[in-house]
Amino acid sequence: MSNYHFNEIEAKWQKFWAENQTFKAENQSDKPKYYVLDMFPYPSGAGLHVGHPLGYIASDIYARYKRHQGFNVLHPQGYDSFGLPAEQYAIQTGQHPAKTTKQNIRRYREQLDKIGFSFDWSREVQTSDPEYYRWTQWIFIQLFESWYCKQQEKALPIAELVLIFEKEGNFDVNAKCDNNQCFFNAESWNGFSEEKKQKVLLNYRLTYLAETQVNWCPKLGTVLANDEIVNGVSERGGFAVIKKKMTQWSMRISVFGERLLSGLDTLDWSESIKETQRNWIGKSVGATVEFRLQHEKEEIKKLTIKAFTTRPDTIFGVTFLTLAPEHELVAKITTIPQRIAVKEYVTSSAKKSERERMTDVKNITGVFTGAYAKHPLTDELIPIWIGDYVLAGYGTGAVMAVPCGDQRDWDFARHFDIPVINIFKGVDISEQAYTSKENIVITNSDFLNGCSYNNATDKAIEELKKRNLGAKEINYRLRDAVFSRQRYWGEPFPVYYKEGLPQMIDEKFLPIRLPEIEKYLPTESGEPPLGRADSWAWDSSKNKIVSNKLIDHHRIFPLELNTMPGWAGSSWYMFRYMDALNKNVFSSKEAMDYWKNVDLYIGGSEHATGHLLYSRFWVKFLKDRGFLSVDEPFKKLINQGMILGESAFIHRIEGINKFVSVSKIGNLKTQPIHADVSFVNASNELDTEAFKNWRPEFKDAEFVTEDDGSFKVSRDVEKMSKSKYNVVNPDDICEQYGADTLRMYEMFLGPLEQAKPWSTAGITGVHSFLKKTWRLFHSGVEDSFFVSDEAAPKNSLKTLHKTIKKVTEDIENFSFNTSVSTFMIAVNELSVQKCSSKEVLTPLLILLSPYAPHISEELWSKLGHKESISIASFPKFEEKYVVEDVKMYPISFNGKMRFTLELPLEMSKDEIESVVMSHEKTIHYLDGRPPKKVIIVPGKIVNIVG
RNA sequence: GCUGAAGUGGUGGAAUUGGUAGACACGCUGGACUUAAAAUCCAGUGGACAGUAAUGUCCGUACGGGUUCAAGUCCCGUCUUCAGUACCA
Repeated sequence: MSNYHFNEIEAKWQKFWAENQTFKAENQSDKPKYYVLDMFPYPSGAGLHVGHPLGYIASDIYARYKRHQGFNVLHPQGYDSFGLPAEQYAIQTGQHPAKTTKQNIRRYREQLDKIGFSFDWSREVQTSDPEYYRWTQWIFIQLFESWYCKQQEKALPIAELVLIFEKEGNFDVNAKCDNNQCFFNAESWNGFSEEKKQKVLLNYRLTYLAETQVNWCPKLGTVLANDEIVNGVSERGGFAVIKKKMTQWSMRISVFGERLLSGLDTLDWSESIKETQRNWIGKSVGATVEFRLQHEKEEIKKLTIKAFTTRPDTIFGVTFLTLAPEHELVAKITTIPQRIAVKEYVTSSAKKSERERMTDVKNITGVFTGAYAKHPLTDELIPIWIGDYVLAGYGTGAVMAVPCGDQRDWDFARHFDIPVINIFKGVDISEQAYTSKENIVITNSDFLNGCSYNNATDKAIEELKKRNLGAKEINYRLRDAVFSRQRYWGEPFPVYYKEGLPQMIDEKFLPIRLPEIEKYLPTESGEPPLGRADSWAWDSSKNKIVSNKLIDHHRIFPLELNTMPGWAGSSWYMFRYMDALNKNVFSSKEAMDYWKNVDLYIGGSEHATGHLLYSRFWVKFLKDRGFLSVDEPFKKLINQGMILGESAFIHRIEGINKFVSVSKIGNLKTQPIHADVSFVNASNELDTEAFKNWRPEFKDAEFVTEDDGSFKVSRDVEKMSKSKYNVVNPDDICEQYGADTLRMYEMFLGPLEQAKPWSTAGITGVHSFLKKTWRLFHSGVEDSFFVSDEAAPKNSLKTLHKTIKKVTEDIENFSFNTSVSTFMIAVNELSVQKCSSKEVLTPLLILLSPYAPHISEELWSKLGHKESISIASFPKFEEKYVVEDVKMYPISFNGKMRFTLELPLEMSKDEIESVVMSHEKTIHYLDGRPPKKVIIVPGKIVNIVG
């Protein structure tokens, strides 16, 4: 007796794989390499639900497939273990995040192991492990020690920049750096104090400390990067975010804007993710225009307001300027009568949260500064306004307003009665602005009259350049990323402060470990949690961390109190896997030269502008500095769709502890309450006893049932989450049906990239397929293992090769759902054919093993193999077994007679010809005359035009 | 508002470059086995009409047009849904 005992089989083989290190990848091999990576999980306290493994199953199928094909496959896994939830939990319970993180990781590992992934766990990484984050800190130091040279389009060591400064000052340095730079020659550089030099260099470094407008989230007590804010609220928790000026570490990602943009063209990613990144980078080509100020004070007359525009062709349509309320010149230029109004406006817009600003979009607000600027080409005076439709963070924070050509300028002008000049010939702008660039003829514009958009743009820029009041400019939306977090559970910066200036700790003293603290909250004086650490100062003579009571500012200095953001550790982990145990470098050159970059990366699309952009940035930087040899981290990207939960709702009559089954609700006033989905079966019937025992308040609940006595709930699709009681644990599925069923069912659910609700309804179909497969290898009478050595009948070989072809194509296209169907068809056909031939069953088993590794491995060993099935080579499709019968359809009698011949793809040219010839007679018979012309479309359809 | 993706039975979803729409699975119906249930196996299952029946005819891929011998697939227009994004000058 030998039934399919999946639990035993799976436990047995998981143990075997672990003991034999079956999936350990070697860093040296004659085989070609292939690197399959999943986005590593954050180990949350809730554990895995059935949605998490979806991508891992897909990548595992692909990894196993590639191993069968003879590739040396790197398929590692690890944990992104720094993050907010562990810290929030620590605040509530006082438990050290390291402790809860460790527990969560153990639980994740147990759950992952049960699904039978072919991960190489010998390379596991954890971003919160000091042996890992020492290298995150090391990369930070390298960024600090680098600047970006525009000429070479490359990051270079800052020491080289210092040499240039010492020799010739900064006049000829073409660096990407902060805008408000002053120039100096070698002499003045050499005369600068050390402090001044460091301040100047901060403007060039790729990570720098600066006072900037940041997104401050008071509820989380930390600043956030732009990608961590969704719809004006924090991504985590959904709390309000306001703009605030703070001194923070920033990453000069903006200097890589162009390369991050052009690099996208080389990547095999979905168009939508590429488009999202393009929008995020937001390149726009235009010009800067400078407006001199007209003012009673001489010193202000010397100043200019710079505005960025994409429409230099409309320069003669400018009737006012608008500055962002935060613009630095606002206070200087405002005239005395306007002061109160301006001040009020500036403070009120500073108080607005991002959210309020966004909902206020339609309200036109602004105030006149009282000041005027001179038009650069006509010298006419134009009023300067401030308005919060102008963003401080984009362009120069100033807009040259052209009401006739921009809807927002038009609205603003109309609202405040500012004159409008129409510079478009034959266009009516009385109702709205004319924003198109196509087919326009410029008028009312002096030397631009009669020009098209292109012409006018070129001419206008030329003229501005001549007057030294403007130039062509490319502007990016991409901002430098704020890198400090006022949090505990993150990488400490390897930084201490000497006279207020940041100093790097020498890399040989890394890692700088997180200090112990008692409470995970900001200090009473508002410092980040690290301010609570008693020993958090750097003794520069002993090169170690000492008590901060000793700080003397001569040799014992305060350490940085902020920590790094979540994306620091995840921006480079794909390279650590290549050489995870290396103690000397973040990853050895040999390992990185061998594995290069990730061939296939699978993960959710929610990281489109965060992780996926930041890691591209770090890789480009590390490449520039010669630390690695590739330009992009992830060659191919697949975004698996989210698996949603099917929440169950039980309806309570308002005010009383009585529940109504769905069809009995009628006009009753009821309130839907989430019921745990584990109490509900596939036909939406609630286990009322289980529900009563769920919580004390339901103990005495009464139920109004259906006529048949059952109690039904309603269903709704929502995101899977603990709070919605719709979480399905993969462990339960493994227990009941086995990991192989879970794996195949998750794939069968639908296309990989599509979001879909989890429903256990169809799982029996997949499960019984596996049982059928098992039976195929067992004789009917005694039900014992049996395969024959006899040659396979032709029809079974045909079934096999059809399956090989389809499954191979499906894996290559990531259409895993259809290949499950293909397997089902194959097993049904072979059952009908009563095929027991080894010749067919062995290749079928190999074919199946990426999807259902445990059952395949068990049957494989029963066939007498000692080695794991994973080393068997993937069966190859053989054409000769799939030649189908040729079918022929008369299509229509429409003056001419046409026939369609269906021919198998695999037929050779000779065969096709013979088929066509053999069908000529039929054509002759129906048509009454021989065919005149034969059109052959190879492998597909043959049109015979008579 | 803009950008992107998509609309196919009762349900999830198949359908290479246009070529027998609805594969496969769930569900449902009927049958076999069983004292019975579960499990398992077998058959049927888009709709309408005709026929005792085998079968045949017509209609069907959001809606309206178009191209083609042939359209779920290509083109134009409309509607709907989902996702992303949001004053970007």
